[in-house]
Amino acid sequence: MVPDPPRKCQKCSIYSDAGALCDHLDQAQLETLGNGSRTSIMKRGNTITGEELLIWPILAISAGVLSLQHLLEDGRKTIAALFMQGDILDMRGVSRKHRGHLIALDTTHICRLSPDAFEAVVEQNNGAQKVAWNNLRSQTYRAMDHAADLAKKQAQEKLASFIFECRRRQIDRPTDEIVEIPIRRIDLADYLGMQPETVSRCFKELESKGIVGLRSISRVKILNAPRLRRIANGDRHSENLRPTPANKETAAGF
Amino acid sequence: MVPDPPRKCQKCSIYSDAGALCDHLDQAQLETLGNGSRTSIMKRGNTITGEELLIWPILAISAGVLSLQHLLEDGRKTIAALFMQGDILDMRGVSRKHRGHLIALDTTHICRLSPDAFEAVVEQNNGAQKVAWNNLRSQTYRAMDHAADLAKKQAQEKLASFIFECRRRQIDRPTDEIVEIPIRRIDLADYLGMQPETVSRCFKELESKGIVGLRSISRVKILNAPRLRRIANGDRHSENLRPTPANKETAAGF
DNA sequence: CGGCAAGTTGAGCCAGGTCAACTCCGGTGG
DNA sequence: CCACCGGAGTTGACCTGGCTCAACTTGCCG
Repeated sequence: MVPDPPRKCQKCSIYSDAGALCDHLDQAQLETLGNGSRTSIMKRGNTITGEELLIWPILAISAGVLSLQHLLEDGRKTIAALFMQGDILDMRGVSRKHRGHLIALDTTHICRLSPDAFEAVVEQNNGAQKVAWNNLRSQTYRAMDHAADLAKKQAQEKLASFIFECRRRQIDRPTDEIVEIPIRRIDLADYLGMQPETVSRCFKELESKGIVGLRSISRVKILNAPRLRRIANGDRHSENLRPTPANKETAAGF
Repeated sequence: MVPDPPRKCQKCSIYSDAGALCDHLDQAQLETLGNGSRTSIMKRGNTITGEELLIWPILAISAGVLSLQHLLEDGRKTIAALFMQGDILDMRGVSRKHRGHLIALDTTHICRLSPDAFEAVVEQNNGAQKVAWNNLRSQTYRAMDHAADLAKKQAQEKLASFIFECRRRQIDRPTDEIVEIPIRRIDLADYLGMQPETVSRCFKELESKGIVGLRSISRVKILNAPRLRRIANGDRHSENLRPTPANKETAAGF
């Protein structure tokens, strides 16, 4: 007699969404993982402490946004990465080495997994292994893309890039022209390595050029996707950045 | 009768170094992976083309430095990540989506692995699976740390951080005070999101303060590790940055 | 030894950081 | 229901770190 999956799992997006880890497990494996796991809900500003990470170094996000924050000694703050639905964090062995703090940016549902159970399940189940591997892989490429964004792009270009990143990551309509910005301006600034003031100015400028429309503080409508794309890709020669007569001519020349 | 491991593997660091992937395989698995692999040597500037990546999307670095470069439309270049000995790249499914170019920064030895053989070996051999997983994991955290470096740090702080990153990654003496900078200034600038001129000025400034000594263009001796550490951690209040009388007093106050 | 790319040095300038003042908005309590 | 509060967001004015451009030096490779 195979027991039902733990009740807490039945409503979880990681269990029910196609492509997510738990979706690939059979009843027994789900039971193993379920018994070795604890779901919890974090509110904005809540932190996962170092001691918690020692006991529960592996966790999956089923809703909300979790951030990895680095604090410089003089108070400057950066958000090194954003984790969302379906992401699996494996912090085994990194808690002590000051790799940053995990802080929720809004109400976030997480599932802490027992390392042993996780390892066992991944070893047994190739489907689950692939899901975990691909998730980690996309985290890696996302982090590298993000690093590339931060390195040489100007403020407006970083913002344009971020709008597309948000669109790509929204589960329901990843190609829609309405994009939800799931985090506050302040956090956005820390993620993009800029100041909240600059974020504000850049949004306004994109809006004034008719490239995006701000439906509310957290809803952006993309009005001119190709142009936004060009900005995100750093095409300063087209008439994208500050609309001076000079570079309008340059643009015409190409 | 078990065949010998392919001859090409016998000298490869991924085969012989403890902790590397092939080190965990038995003879038969090594044979599988070896038959489905091609070693090659890239010279500085060589690129792995999109077509190559379609056929050989998985590769391991056994020596040298490989870079993932993003090119903005107006010519700005960024190095999103550096790959070195022991790193495994899994580019399955990412070649088409313009995720950047893989370019060697010096003479680089790579081993292209058959995706099928790799997958089979990882499914069979838990040790190999763990090595691959942990390698990908450290790539992820490295990329995130790098993003954090780029976001809010000043030029000098980024450089200090990079010196420590180089020290951590050198295989032989990861805690030595002599650090090899494995890439050219130009590439370093692209990796840290700054201009070669700025890199040069920052090196000079660190040297003039007696924090590092430049033995040659690619060899740095750390003379004052704690102070370099403080700079890397963004401690602007200590007397680290530009040595004005004003912040010397501030430093004394703490 | 010559040629060329990499690296360095100097001078000027601008994108975005900083600081301060103000508005907006959601929550709370009388 | 409204007055109040505090943090988030915006706007404006000013300042500076690092980018830009140009000239020069160094060092590698044939």
